[in-house]
Amino acid sequence: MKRPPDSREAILAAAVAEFALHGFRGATVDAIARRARLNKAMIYYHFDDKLALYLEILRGVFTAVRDRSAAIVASTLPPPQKLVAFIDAFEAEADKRPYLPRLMMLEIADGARHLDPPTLRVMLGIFQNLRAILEEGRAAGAFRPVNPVVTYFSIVGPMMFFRAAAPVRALVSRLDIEEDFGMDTAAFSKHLKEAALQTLAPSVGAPAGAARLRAARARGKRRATQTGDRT
Amino acid sequence: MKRPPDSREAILAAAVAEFALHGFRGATVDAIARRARLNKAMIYYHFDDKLALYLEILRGVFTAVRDRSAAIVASTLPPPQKLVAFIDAFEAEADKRPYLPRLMMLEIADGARHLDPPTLRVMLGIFQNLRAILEEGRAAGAFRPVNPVVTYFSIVGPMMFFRAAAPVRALVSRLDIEEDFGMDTAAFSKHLKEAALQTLAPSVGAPAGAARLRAARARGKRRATQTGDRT
DNA sequence: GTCTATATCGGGATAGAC
DNA sequence: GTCTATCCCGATATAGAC
Repeated sequence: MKRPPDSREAILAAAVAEFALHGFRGATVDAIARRARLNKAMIYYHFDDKLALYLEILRGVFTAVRDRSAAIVASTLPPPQKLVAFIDAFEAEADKRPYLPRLMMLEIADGARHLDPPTLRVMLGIFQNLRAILEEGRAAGAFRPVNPVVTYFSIVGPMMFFRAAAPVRALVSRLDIEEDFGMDTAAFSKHLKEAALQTLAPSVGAPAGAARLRAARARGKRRATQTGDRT
Repeated sequence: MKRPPDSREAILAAAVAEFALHGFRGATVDAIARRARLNKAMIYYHFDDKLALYLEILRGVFTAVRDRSAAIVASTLPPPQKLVAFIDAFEAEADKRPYLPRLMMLEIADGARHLDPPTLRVMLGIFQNLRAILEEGRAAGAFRPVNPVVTYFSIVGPMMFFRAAAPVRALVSRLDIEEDFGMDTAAFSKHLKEAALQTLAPSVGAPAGAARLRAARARGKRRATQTGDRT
């Protein structure tokens, strides 16, 4: 029941590493074969071509996130917990596979050029799960009404950016020893959840963001606009 | 004083377009030459190689953002206005050059492989300008103390992600006509500023995010953990 | 400064033996 | 299923005429 990993799985594992390191274009079939300790021809024996291999990997990654978030939606947790669990689940998958943030950003920045409809649907599913949480929370009075697309990007954007930028943070640290980018993901995660909950809080009592923004604008009018605000 | 754009500028303009569309690897020197209505050899006449051309463009882009944010730091606006102006300036540059978000994400996801130290320093400068605003605000009691790295990614992440993902949003919309991703950038920008100000607000009175998170956790403990929280 | 033609090579994909 | 050898195209970069 537990046969050792056959060549197909060896290829998948090697491909994951290479794609994560270099993106779809940057990764070479030769390098994947070398890493898998096989030869190129074996890759074409198991997969139609490079793109098919890539898609199989991407679909697997995002399917994991979608399924976990679907379980959270289906659970009986109260909405704020669901939101926290959603973030936890996404982050756990990203930390389990450090290539996830890079791949996601590369694909997004590439206009999803390589993504086929099934894979796109999986990604859409992740968003829909978040939206379900937001709607349930709104119906229960736990969240104020928000645009789910905005909320999705406000959560996923920092999550992916922070992780994918790890190498850059290291580079910059080496550049200027004074800078301290020794941020751990735990602190980042904590902030992300706090910020999300705070933004979603129904505006009772305290000045909400909108009010603060209005206040800021009013104060600003009394000042000169010497900062090149030419929008 | 205003001679018509010479071949060098034509190349730069064409290169910007091609790099934005395809990234560093994906863009070809042939395509750049074609778009500039010149031939390949001219590119190598003006620039050492493809990488030098790319770097010149990237440095220009980020320099614009850094200089505008530096002017904001130096202004006499109160800190909350400075923060709003910082976001406005970054967004204005990104909207003026739609390739900025894609290029930034591609480079980040690529581990800043092509970035030389001078360019990295420019990017670091943008961060330092934001940090200066946060520190001034904290000193003035307008902001609570926060980790500047976290704040930077929480602002820049969504900003870049949302814009870079525009083609993907369009693809998904076509996939499922029910979905409405017709978000305009203005609404997104408004949300981003509100969220940032809200997160930075000194915790007086109303339940801050941290308190809400603690409350959420406490409530969660009384529930079953049936959602795969294996972190 | 601007062009055409070409050297050169890396990398995706396949043929065909075992 | 696994291998070696090879085809072949696309892309960077250069040579050299005008």
